[in-house]
Amino acid sequence: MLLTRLAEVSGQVAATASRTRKTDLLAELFRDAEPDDVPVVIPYLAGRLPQGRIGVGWKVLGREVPPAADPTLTVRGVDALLTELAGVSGAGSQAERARIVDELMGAATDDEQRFLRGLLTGEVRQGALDALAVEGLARATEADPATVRRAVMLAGSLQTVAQALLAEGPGALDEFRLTVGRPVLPMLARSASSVAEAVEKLGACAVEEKLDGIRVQVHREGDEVRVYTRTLDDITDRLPEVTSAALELPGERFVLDGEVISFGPDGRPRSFQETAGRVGSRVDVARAAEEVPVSPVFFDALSVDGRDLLDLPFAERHAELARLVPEPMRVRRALVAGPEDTASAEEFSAATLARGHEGIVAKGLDAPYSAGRRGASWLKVKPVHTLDLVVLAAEWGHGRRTGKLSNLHLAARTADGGYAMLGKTFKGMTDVMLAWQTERLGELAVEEKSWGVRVRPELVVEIAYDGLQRSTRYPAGVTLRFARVIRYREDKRPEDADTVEDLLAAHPEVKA
DNA sequence: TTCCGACAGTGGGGTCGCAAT
DNA sequence: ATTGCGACCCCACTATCGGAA
Repeated sequence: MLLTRLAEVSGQVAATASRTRKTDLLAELFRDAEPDDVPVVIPYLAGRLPQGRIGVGWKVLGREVPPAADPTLTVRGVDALLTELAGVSGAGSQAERARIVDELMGAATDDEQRFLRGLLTGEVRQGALDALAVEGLARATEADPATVRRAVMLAGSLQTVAQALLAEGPGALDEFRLTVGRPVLPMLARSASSVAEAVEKLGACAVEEKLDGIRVQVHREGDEVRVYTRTLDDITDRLPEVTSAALELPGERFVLDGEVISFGPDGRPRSFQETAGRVGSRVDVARAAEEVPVSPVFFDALSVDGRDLLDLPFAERHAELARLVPEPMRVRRALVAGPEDTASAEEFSAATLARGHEGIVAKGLDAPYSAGRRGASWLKVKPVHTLDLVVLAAEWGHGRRTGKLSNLHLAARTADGGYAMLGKTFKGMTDVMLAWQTERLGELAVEEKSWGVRVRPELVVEIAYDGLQRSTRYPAGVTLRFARVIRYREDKRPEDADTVEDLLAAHPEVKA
């Protein structure tokens, strides 16, 4: 199959807002693909590379290369070149990568270049990723969409399922069962604004502590242990403590879901930054493990002794977990009878926060493990803080925000009467707010830049955030975590905005 | 007819590791 | 030694489509 066909379909998919139309277009393309094209076409149309990320970003792709006049590139040819690209490393590799990219781009037409750039930067933006590719695949092969979706979640990979499905037909889907050693997409939680709301929605539930670390799925088969992240990357080699912990458990075969976190000498959880830094260390793992040891803390069991537990109610899965995993290696929890018992849930939440954790997750006792879904049966609740901050600048948006001032530079007042930038946010804005702030900030502009505008520090905006973290980027030495706009405060003057001093006083645990 | 679940899009900060400077 | 870049952790929120109620 020619690459131009992919680029064309991708353009058509991007041009329509209708999901059924997108699905139809994808299905048609999948039907036309030759069997050997499939392992490439499927991920390309889902906006991904079969090789994963390959060390090519906007810097290399930004170079201008004259496009070819006629489309000659094939899908498989491109894939072969990218496989070569992914294998390049060592001194001079950047130049070599750039050479290969230029060769590829030089052979591509204008449309193909656009498509390839999107693909390589992971910004396909055609309004169809994995989920719609699954729908299209189901349509193309006349398989049941729900069964295909489930197979993808259990395989942890759309490609694998697509290949089997196109080669063998819908019968192949039965092969995709939970298997020890093959990671499954993890179940995710939705947000709730309060403990009361979560308990109200769920009724009888378990309220568990939410640890601020790295999500892990741990597989053990005899002496073999594998540890996977939320995106199913294998990080076993970086976490020897997790392997030892899994080997000490009284079971030979299991799959557990949990969080990896580091506790300090005082027994309190270390900051997310410290835990994440440790988990990210690959070179001298032994030293990293000595300085920042981590512990696995589990909250669910997906498989025990070869029994698939996914479809069991959470209460039963947890009973299996409790049989296998001793107390300190399990998340703390409280059982709540229902809304009439909200006070005890709130009490548990307060105690969890006092121990230095992030918040709680309330979980329905009847719910199965919905791999890969952000189901309504897991509700997380974290404390939210707010500040009144001053807008110093705004950046031009991209995509659907093109032409609108989007990303705000936020600052608090300093003791000397100036402003200290604390971070940026583009979150929480409605289309109406985007239009309004583009207009208003335009009036306040004192300097036009290619990236946006600097403005007179007059506009006050109310910001919600999850907490403070240390920063080397910003002058106060701290930055806001997950800042988002609540509303503009035109009733406030910049001198009414919060100060850096107040902010630091409100978060004594963070040292600037 | 209205409601709501699922998706995609729009980017945020930090850290690590590698290659280039 | 320092800097720039890419990958990958954590993540909130809005708009929209289309099936469910």
